[in-house]
Amino acid sequence: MVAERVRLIDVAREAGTSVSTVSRALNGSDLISPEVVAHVRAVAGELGYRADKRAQEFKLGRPLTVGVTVPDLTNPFFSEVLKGLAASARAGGYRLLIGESGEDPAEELRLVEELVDHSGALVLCSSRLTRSGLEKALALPVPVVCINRTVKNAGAVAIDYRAASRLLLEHLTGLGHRRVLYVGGPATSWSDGERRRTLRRTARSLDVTLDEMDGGWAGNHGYDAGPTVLSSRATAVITFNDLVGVGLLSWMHDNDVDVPAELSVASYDDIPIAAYARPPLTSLRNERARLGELAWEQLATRLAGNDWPRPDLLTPELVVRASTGPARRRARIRTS
Amino acid sequence: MVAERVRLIDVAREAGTSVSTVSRALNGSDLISPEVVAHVRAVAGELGYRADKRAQEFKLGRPLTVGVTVPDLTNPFFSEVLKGLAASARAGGYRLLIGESGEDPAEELRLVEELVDHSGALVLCSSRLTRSGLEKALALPVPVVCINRTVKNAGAVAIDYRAASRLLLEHLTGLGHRRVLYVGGPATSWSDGERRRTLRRTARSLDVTLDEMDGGWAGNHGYDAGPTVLSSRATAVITFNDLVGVGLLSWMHDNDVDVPAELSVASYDDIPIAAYARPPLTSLRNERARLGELAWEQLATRLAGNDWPRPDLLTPELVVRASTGPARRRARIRTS
DNA sequence: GTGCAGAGTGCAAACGATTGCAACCGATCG
DNA sequence: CGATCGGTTGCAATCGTTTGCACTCTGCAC
Repeated sequence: MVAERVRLIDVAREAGTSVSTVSRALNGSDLISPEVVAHVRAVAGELGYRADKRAQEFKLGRPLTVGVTVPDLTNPFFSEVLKGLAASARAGGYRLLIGESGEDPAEELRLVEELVDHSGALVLCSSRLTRSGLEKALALPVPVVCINRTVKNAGAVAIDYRAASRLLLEHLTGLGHRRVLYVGGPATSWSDGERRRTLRRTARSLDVTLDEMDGGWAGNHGYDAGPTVLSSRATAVITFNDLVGVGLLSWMHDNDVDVPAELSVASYDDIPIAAYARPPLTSLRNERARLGELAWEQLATRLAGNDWPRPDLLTPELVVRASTGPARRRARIRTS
Repeated sequence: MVAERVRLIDVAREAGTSVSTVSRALNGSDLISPEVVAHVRAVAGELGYRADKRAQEFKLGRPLTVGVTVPDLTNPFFSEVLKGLAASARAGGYRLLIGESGEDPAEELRLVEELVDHSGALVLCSSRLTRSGLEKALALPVPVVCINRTVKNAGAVAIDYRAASRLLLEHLTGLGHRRVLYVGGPATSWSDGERRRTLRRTARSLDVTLDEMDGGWAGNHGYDAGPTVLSSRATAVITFNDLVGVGLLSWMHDNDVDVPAELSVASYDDIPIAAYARPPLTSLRNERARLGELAWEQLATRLAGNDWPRPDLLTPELVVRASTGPARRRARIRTS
């Protein structure tokens, strides 16, 4: 079934004209007679001509492809960012070359180096790159946008974690919680750092005691954190993301801990599954697809030859569900 | 920060040799002296030369890119297929150009036509194309592999739904269920058709009454199906996929229906969240990443000039969790 | 009838890399 | 000492497309 490619020259021969004429006819140049255009178009259609985009991009010198890296394709947060980015880029005539780093900084750097050879621009989504790796990436001869990682001399789109953390903590203090535990994410994650930083700062200003522990990004990290969480003195827990949150809820369920009566759980991201957890998880909704769209807008501005726009900050919205409730009055009696 | 590209000729000039020599040195040809290779490599490194892959692919004439379509990037099933595919393709020196059709056959066709111009091969993941659309795609001048949709004259990798449906139904009949309701997926989905077909056939052989209703692919579709499911006479439900299953469980929880005492729920796919639903969802585990890998293997065989290998069929494995249990003895008393 | 404008067309040179072929080198052999 | 040979290197063609420029041709004005 694999047919031979039809080239411009084949169309020209068949139409009895030159390649330049065919090219112009197909690309809609104005200095060419309408009849010829019609004829060439007809012949091209008949022969099933499709321009060799590789030759085209090569000749034109400007790649119509955007390279994107994400830490983990299976994380709904990233999928949705990609969704928004893909749609916008496509509307702008660009395509997406997607690479997954597997949460590994070294692998991400390799990926970046490879993608850049094929792309006219890069989008690093929640980059796990080290400081020096990031500098290397920014020194590449293409524009780079970072999603969820602010950086100089590049495009930047991020979630406003300062506002996010404030929303979460104010909600919890409003319910009477004075001691909160944060179950962290991957150490290489910039956004985990931001969550911690802003939580600490806000906790101080709200007179809340903030404990922290290390965690991860997936359901099992939350499940495994169960015992430690239960033995802590906190009455409320904030998890790095919903996957971790749902995993934690699941452990609590298996161990007969009543959420939210005994412990409140809240999280970042509000992925669809958060609403279907039992109890449904209180979480911070962010417009992830919008994040991708904004990244594209920044890139488009830059590709048009302008300077980088100011970083975009997206303010999340707290979705209160049944996993958070009033703080229990007395210290927990049960032991793990 | 956007530097000027260094070309082969720049390296040649700097190294005091010709472009051919540089090319050969960099590509490891054997008819060139080791000292020159070392020197050229050094100069290239110094200048920060990176080959223009567009020019390279153009010249070599064989695209090193695989175009992939998926109905929905945010569905974990597809993300994991992509993960496996991306890893294998990358190992084989190929990159992935990914497009999302949004579950829309017309959009998928547009996507395919666009991707093919940039790719040397196509992978259609759970294609929603119409019969004629699919024929159009297969007529394109590149090899095509279909994941989860069998087709002639193309590569094919799919899940063995016959075995899958049998595992599910045998599990349920083993628990005493004689009447089962299937909550279906998108009408455009080939795999929904397969699930229905094999369920019907197996139900007949096991003497089980199978009811069917239309559903969808996401959590809300399952949640919305709640009332209809409850009012049916079935003692067990099989849902199109886990997202639908989790949504349904969630409705049951909200409406105080005890799963599995009053109703058993089982599903296809076993995405990670299935284990964290309450009750954890009985589901059919399939090696999704393997699906992607096998698709690549088929493609690699074909790209190497051989015929298409036989279609690969992946047999799933039933993971029994707490959402399925013995059928209740008496008819349901409660009304919706 | 010659000149000239302007529209329409074709020729040929790019883009950056790879690669067949010819040219060159010093050394070895007859 | 010249021919030959193996090992290196450079020249130039090539991939499919776009596009600047030169050219042809028609029609109109003088």
